[in-house]
Amino acid sequence: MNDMMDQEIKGRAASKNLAHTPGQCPMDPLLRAVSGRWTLYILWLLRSEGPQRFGALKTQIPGISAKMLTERLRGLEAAGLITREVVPTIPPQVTYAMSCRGAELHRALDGLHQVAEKWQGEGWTLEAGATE
Amino acid sequence: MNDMMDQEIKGRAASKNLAHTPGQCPMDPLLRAVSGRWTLYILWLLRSEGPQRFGALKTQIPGISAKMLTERLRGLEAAGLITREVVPTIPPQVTYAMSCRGAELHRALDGLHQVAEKWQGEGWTLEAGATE
DNA sequence: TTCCTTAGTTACCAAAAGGTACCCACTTAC
DNA sequence: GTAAGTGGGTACCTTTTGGTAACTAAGGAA
Repeated sequence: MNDMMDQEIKGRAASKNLAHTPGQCPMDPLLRAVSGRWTLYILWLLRSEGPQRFGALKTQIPGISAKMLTERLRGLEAAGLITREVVPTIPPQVTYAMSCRGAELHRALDGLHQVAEKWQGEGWTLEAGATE
Repeated sequence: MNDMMDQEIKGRAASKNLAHTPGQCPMDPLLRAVSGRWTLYILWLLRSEGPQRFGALKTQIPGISAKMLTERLRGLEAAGLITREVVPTIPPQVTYAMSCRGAELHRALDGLHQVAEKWQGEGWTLEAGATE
């Protein structure tokens, strides 16, 4: 039965049923790429502010360390969601931007942002401990 | 100057500029609530499959342990994104569902899912190490 | 009588995440 | 002569995360 369903689902993928034979849900790799601690935040900055240099990102993400930022950026680059452009001047100059693939997340990011603004307006916050 | 901007921004929040005096970006609390390891996955299951019992969730999320699942569910509940309904029969029966607030994420989740399906169709995957 | 069920909780332990400090390169400014 | 500035890399050390195993409760089945 599962074999038959797999065939069927390929085309319509999860319109009502799961499209994931465990580990095959299309959401899995995407969420895996995006669920890191600051990852979505970085993507959102690049989406809303345009290409940014390393230092600018670090400034705009309050609590992050250089090590973390580097790590996340490397991860996003490896996932193909952002690009890294180096101008090898003497103080180096490295700019990050959404890649073409990353740009396909714009709608989803905007959707999140819209909700975020609404909830902020409603005074919604996490009392410490949620998901922490 | 920052004080004045704070006043201005409250109403229009990040239409083009950042609305985040560091730590005040509306995206921050939302992303914080949602960026845990399995969190978005759980939300997506509840969105696409409807209310689910603990055991059903555990089955559908391949590598997760009971401890992790409990922890994430508690976090989402604390954040007000899901509800927890207990029927205190002798083998207990606990059902989780999106809360009203959580339901506001539907559009964003659907957006992510749409992208996820597209990328799956294109054969996109993370070669190990990305964001890990 | 003993086991199985569900949805956890707790204690214990290993592994990973993440912070801090220190290093580099080269040019300019003091 | 030396400090600053950019975008990191590396080592060291602590904190957090997450897995595993054992325990719980009330009743029904074997």
